[in-house]
Amino acid sequence: MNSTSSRRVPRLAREARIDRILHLARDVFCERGYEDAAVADIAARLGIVEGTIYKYFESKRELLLRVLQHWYDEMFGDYTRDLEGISGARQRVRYLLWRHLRTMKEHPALCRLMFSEVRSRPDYFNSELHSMNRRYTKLLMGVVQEGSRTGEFRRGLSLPLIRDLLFGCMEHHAWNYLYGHGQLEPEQVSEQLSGILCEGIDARDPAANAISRQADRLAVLADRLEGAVDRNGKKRGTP
Amino acid sequence: MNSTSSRRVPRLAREARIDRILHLARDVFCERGYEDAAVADIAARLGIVEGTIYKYFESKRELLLRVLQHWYDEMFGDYTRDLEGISGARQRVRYLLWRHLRTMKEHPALCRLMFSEVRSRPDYFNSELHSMNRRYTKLLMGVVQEGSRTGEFRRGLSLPLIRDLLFGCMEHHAWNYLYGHGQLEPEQVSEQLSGILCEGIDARDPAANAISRQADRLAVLADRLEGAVDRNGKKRGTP
Amino acid sequence: MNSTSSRRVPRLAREARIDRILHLARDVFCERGYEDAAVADIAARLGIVEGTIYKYFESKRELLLRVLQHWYDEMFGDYTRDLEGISGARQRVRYLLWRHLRTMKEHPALCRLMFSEVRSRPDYFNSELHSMNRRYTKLLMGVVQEGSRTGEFRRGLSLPLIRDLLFGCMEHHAWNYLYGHGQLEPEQVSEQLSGILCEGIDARDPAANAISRQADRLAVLADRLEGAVDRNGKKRGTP
Amino acid sequence: MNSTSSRRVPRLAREARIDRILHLARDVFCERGYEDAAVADIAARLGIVEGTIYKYFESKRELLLRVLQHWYDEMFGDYTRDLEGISGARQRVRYLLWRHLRTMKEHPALCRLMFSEVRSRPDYFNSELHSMNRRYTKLLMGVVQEGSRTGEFRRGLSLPLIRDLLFGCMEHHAWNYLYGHGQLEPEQVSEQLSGILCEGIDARDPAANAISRQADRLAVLADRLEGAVDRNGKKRGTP
DNA sequence: AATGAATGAGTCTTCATTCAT
DNA sequence: TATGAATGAAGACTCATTCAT
Repeated sequence: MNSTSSRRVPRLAREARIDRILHLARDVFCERGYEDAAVADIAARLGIVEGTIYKYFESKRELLLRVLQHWYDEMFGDYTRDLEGISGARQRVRYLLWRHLRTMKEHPALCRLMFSEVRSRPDYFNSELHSMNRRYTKLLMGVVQEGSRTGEFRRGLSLPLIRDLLFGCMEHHAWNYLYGHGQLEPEQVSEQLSGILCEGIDARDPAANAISRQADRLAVLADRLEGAVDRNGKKRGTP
Repeated sequence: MNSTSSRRVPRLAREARIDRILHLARDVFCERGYEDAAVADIAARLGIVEGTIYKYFESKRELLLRVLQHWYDEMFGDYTRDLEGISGARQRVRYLLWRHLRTMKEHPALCRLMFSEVRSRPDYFNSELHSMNRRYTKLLMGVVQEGSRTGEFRRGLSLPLIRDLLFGCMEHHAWNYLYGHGQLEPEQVSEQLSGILCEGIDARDPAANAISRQADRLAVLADRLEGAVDRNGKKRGTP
Repeated sequence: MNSTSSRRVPRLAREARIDRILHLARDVFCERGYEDAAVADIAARLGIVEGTIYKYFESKRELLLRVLQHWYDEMFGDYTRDLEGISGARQRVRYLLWRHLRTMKEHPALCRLMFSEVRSRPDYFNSELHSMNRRYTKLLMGVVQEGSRTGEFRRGLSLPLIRDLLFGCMEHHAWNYLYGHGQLEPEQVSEQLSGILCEGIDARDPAANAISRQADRLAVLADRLEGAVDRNGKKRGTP
Repeated sequence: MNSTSSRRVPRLAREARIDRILHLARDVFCERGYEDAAVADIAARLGIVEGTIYKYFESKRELLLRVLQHWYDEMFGDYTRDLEGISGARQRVRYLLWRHLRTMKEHPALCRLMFSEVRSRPDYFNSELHSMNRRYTKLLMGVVQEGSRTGEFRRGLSLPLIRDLLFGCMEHHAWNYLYGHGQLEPEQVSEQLSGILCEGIDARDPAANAISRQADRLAVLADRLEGAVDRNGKKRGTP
């Protein structure tokens, strides 16, 4: 009993301490950036000594990576569940874009760390964070693929290219917000972007002239209906 | 004549010196990256002293920026002329994408400098390099706009979004080549990307688009009709 | 006992280290002057690395200031006690002058640091050293003030001016010793200076001086009385 | 003729150029201090090249010294003549003190250069500037000596000590004005200082005390008289 | 498990001064 | 006489990381 509890307690203490370090390290990294954040700063904020941090993390860089992993973990949660409530591949794509943009808007400092400090260093590839990122982007690719399978999107699409297109576009778009003084409007951008994307990859056969004629009939019909509805409303409302 | 030219020598010498510094600095930066390239390394390769470099460049960072400007200058040349030989907005877009991708393929180290060291630092905005980059991306936006004007592309497109989409996509796509061990195939990617883009923004298929738009109108009308019916029912039911 | 002391060791070690740095830094500064003393020199003499010094002192300049503070602390000790053994304000003044001159004679290098490197830099004002210096000069001003109170010195003296006079004179006098090749004789100078201070250089004997001053007052009073009489006469004459 | 003029013109040009350099160098030194003033700054302001300055001055330091010599030359002019118009050794002393204080008040930057950069460096002794300074302080010593000879001041005074006392006092007094934010009042200080110098601070003199008491009685009397006269005048004037 | 003292490598930048033209 | 290109030495400071206690 004694040995068991004495083994467990430190365990918990260890994880609690790691959590605490991750938490405050995140604050410091966000406030000052990676380079300008000294390990001593983080230790000071924790009320401990630099050496102690190295008991839990191999290096400053590992700490940064773990901080960002922690953040990814937090975010992932609801994605899958949320998607279940949305029908239609296009709507799902739009939702995922919107979520991504919103995240960048809410966590600019963490995104800056990700973009400037992590992603462009050679150790990023083969890192756990890279895997997480791949899982994350696969969510969206999965939706596109599913859309492709159900016939809502074309077949034979290059999923990686679409991933690059969407995430690249969002990142480029957010750049001015993250590093300059620009604004970021998740709703508008996700709408426009998914619009451009889908109108391009939409599977509806473009060559159907017969449909075109039907479209014309529908247009006429729509016009008449519109007129009818309008007149109807006015006459009843006037007297 | 002799005396005239001998007066000019220092002027030429100065610019020649600057050119030479830019040239070798570029090599060193590309080989070792910005941080790991010591100013002393560059000077040593030139066979001069560090101090001399500071006669021509304010700081190591200014040197980096100037190296990249120099590179931009080199690249710009033929774009406009080449475009004149290509007809059709879509072909022109595809060409510009291909050029951009090819440049990244040919100059990965310079691109890494641009992406990792320059673009995410606060001094980039309001730098000459930033202006050059804007001029560069405007080339492509101009082509799209022109296509929009001639009816080849839709009207009312968000040019900035399309810019972000194209350059963001290409950059994301090149990432694995620049920082990992991936390949980069300018021909394929430019083809696919312009395909996705155009099928999305391409105005040639009035039929499907028209149906789509009319369907949207009908949906709205249906909503209104439904509402009217409901209200009608309620009113009649009330008395 | 052992464990207790072993816990205290770091604390003692820290202060011992600081003391040791201050000690050797003082030597190096004195030998080579502030500018010519490299932090690396000091570290080398301590058998440690430059970085270690920066664990204890913010900057080279702070180190200099602390060295001089340390010196001030050493000096202050006996002043007050010694003064108690001396009766008479004039004798006390003479003693303090002598002490000051003797200190300059014994520590010319530290005085040079004080005069050349510290006192004329903007960060001196509002430094701890400045406060210490003020406390130090106040000792002498206190003696003069006390003499003024007991009637040994005049009333209404400008204490700051006397401070400037005494310390300024001693410093100027020591200049040639500190920066040239002159001699410095604390006994003679303190005697002469306190003499001039107390009695002035006027040829009239001191008693006559006092009378002279009173005569001046009387003259002023006479003027005022004269004026009063005149005004009195005019007013009466007007109507 | 030709040879003569060709010799003279450059001569004049040379001196004019030297004057111009001295003039602008003075400005730059005053604005930025010696260390922070780069030779390039001075050259730039002159519209010439650094190298040219070295055609006229051995070193930056010589330039500084020459600037200050130039200033001394300007100041010396009127002293002797002005003194002739003042009678009495004490008044002359007071005048010289006042002039010195006024000069410090008017040229704080040049004084700072003198005090901080020049006087405490080993090359100052044996410099021309040092000689000029000695000539300058001898003016005052001469006045004291003359006063001593005519019986206005005591005999057997230590002239160097009095020099140190007066200049040291003035310098110390001006310190807060030169390096801090204090004020400097030449009139008051010269008056007080010459007073203390001549009469000392000693109060011992029983006879004077008796007179002092009488003076106090007279003062009270004068006050009462003045008050009476004033009231008298007002009352008569009112109706 | 925590301390905290020590390490030690690494680099940009400045500027008075020289000298060939 | 002036240019202006080149020199070259010199040094404070930071901080991630280690290790004995």
